[in-house]
Amino acid sequence: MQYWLMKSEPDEVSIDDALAAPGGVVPWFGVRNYQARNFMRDAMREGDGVLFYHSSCAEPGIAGIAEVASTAYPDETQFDPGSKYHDPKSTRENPRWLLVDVRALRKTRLMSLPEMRAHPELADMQILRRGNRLSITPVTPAEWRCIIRELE
DNA sequence: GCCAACGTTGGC
DNA sequence: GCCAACGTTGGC
Repeated sequence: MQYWLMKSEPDEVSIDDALAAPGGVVPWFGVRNYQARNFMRDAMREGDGVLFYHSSCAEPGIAGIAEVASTAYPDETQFDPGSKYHDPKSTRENPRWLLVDVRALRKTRLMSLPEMRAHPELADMQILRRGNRLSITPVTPAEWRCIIRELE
C-alpha cells in the first residue's frame, strides 16, 4: 500500500467531476511525462491512497481523497488525432503512454499550498519543492497521516 | 502574463 | 553523448 499525490487541472477534471462520474471512477488520461508514467506502470496498485490536487487554477491545493482503482493500461487519448494528448509517435502495438483509473472517495476542504508549507511534517513533500513539475509524486505514510488528520 | 525550472529535441 | 534551443509547467 502506497500513497500518491496526483495533480489535475480542475478546468479539465475537478474533484467534483470525478465524484460525479459513474462509481466516482475516472481514467487519469493525459500524463505525458516518463517519470510519472513509470510510477503508474511500476509502482501503483489498486487501493493505493491518492491526494487529489487541483493545479493551474485560482486556488491550487489538495481538494479531495481518492484511491487507485486499476493497474496501468494504455491511454486512449494518445491514439486520437483530435486530442491535445495525441502522440503521433505512439502505436497500438507499442503504446508509449499509460494511465490508471482513479476512484474519487470524497471532497475535502481545500488545503492550500501555503497551508501545506506551514506544516513542518510536510516540508519534504515533492510538491513543495521549488520548480516541481511532476504531476504524480509519492507521499510518505507520515505525510499522508498528517494531511488526513488536517482534513478531518 | 511573467518567468523560473525543468524535460525534450536534435545538430554536431 | 554533449548541450543549446525550445516547449511546457504552474505558482504568482
